[in-house]
Amino acid sequence: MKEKITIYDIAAKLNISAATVSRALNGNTKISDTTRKLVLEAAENMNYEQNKLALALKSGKSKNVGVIVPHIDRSFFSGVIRGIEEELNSNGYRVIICQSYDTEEKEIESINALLNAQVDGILMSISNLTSDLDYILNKTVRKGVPLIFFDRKQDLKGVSTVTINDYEGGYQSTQHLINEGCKNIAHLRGSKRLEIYNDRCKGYKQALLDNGFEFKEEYVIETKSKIDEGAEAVQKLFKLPTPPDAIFSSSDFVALGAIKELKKMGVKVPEEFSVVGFGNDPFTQFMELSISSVDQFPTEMGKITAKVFLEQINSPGEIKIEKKVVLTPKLWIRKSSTKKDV
Amino acid sequence: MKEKITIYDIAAKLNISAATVSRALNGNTKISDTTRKLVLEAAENMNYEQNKLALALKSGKSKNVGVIVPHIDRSFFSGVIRGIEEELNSNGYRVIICQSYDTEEKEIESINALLNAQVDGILMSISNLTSDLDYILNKTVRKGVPLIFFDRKQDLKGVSTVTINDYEGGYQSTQHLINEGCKNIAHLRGSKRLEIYNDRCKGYKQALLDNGFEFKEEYVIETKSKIDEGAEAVQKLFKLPTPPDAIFSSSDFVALGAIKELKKMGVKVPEEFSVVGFGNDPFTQFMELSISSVDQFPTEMGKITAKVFLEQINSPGEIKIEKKVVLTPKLWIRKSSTKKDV
DNA sequence: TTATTTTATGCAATCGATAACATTAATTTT
DNA sequence: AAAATTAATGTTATCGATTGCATAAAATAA
Repeated sequence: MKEKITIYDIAAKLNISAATVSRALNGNTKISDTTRKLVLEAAENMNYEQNKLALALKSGKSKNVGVIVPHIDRSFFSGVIRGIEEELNSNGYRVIICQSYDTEEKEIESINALLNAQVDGILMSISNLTSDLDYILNKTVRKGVPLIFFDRKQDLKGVSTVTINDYEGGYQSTQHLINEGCKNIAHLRGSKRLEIYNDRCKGYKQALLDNGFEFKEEYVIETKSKIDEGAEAVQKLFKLPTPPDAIFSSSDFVALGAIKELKKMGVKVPEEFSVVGFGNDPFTQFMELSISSVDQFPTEMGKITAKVFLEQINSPGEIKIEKKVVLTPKLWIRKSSTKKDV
Repeated sequence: MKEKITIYDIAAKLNISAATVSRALNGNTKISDTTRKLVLEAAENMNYEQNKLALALKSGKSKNVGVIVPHIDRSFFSGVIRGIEEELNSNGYRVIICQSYDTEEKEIESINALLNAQVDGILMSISNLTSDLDYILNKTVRKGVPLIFFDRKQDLKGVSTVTINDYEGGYQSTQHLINEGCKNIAHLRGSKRLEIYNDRCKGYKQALLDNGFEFKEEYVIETKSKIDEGAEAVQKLFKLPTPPDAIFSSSDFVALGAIKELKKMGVKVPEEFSVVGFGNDPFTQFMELSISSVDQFPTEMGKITAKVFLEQINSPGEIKIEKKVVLTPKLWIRKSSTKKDV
């Protein structure tokens, strides 16, 4: 009742060799129709199921792909994973999940574990504390294991990346706020160690400059994407000689915290103050005061990341040129930044 | 540069047998300190890394666990997965994710794929279309692969389950609404095929009866946990001769849809109408009109599910008695159901 | 000093599937 | 009908690690 059927069992039953069974099951042409039928029938009857582990060991391909994200229970990342899973599953790959908790230690631990498990590739969003990328490279790309970054990338030789155009997202958001008539736009940014936040900030700055606005250092505050920090940032901003009248936040959560604080302070959003977030987290549209936000299309990003991986793994030859896919973000304009009715 | 180091490479270098290398690496006692040191040193120098695939094939344990959820990008499920991952990772297991999309077809496909991949166990929340549970049982438990249901369970011989007390959640929510002075409480429930929704409904009914209220069939509407259905349900309810003055919803999304519709209709929440949701989705607390909701503690549920699995897999002997863990839910009382200020 | 036990190591099989090579049987060519 | 192909199947090694059994060497007992 418990024993598992192998090709040897089938071979024994039919008095043929395991090799023949294997050939029959794999549609090899060098086999007679008679035996093929016999084998297929026996396999069916005996409930044979291929042991992928044995296949993996033999072929050197586990058909498993590792995915590392800071936290899986963040809507953006779970959306990406959804996309990855959808795309890879239909291509015969399984997805192994690891969380880095935004620490380099866990990240390296995960990479090692995944490599030991012989994954065929690693798709990841780096933690904002990652410093030793060379270590990761040595373990993966240089040993022939495809590595692909999504969203939180870093430009490395041999590493393909899939991101959205964060610069564009920052630019658009800021331009939108300017169009709405805002005069003093602050920016709540994320860690300086991550490209995505640097790019969003650059977009913000350029939009200001292109419109003849001044870029003020004191209007840019670094946060860790927590709600509370949005509130704190607002406090800080309102202590300035000229408080801003708008915020472009690199995080929806921070935007939310800011809005709550503004409300508490009696500042009316969007009449007196406009806010735009980033990420298009589901909650942004649920609020009565819905929050404008930049959509990063997580599921699409996941699918494309998976596709880039598949392309890479299926490309013959050794010379793999890294691919840099940049998706276009979309700003959803909602109530939090619209003085006139939408 | 690309070749992977095996114990044979180490053995060759040291002029000893692979068996000895294996013993040295595994801390076997039957080995001299000299050779052990030599091996460990060589392994270090040569950057040896164990191939878990080979180990898995040999031992019959892949150290991989499959997790099947309807959708990974739903906050409840991603929370559970987070908990599972945390608990299992620190025990040397990897987590393979599959989505059933709430279809039986995908569910069965996933189970087969996971079993082929030789996972050591399967943790799942069944889809609301699952009918052929016997098929699943035959593939797993009866062949010795532990199967554990979390949240969306079904009582089966040999299958452990981890759930919250849905009855209690339904009872508490309804009692709370009664305490708030609501007289006609409707219930927006989920699929009748899932125990969780039946239990929540039972709790709702019992609370009504215990308080001398009448249970009315027409006050119970089945939904699929979509926002729109909350709005539709409200429409229906207000066409009744006696429209309700409160809703206990089995889903936060449906509750949200209901609240939005009520607002559109000019019904004041919570003054004239109270709403309680289920799931404690993050957005419920972000809303200006925060939504009361029942917390299912997803991460804890995930951790406990993982623990139950570990217990089971580590328990010696064949007789595995199924374990039924029931967590206690917590009703977070927020604005949507509080007439007096909180 | 010889017999016995202990310690350290090697040999070979195993997990399940695949594939290069070898071999037999069947078919075609001349 | 003999020679040359071709088709179908078997043999065996392999992927990398573990382990029961055998064996040689060293240590202890008699």
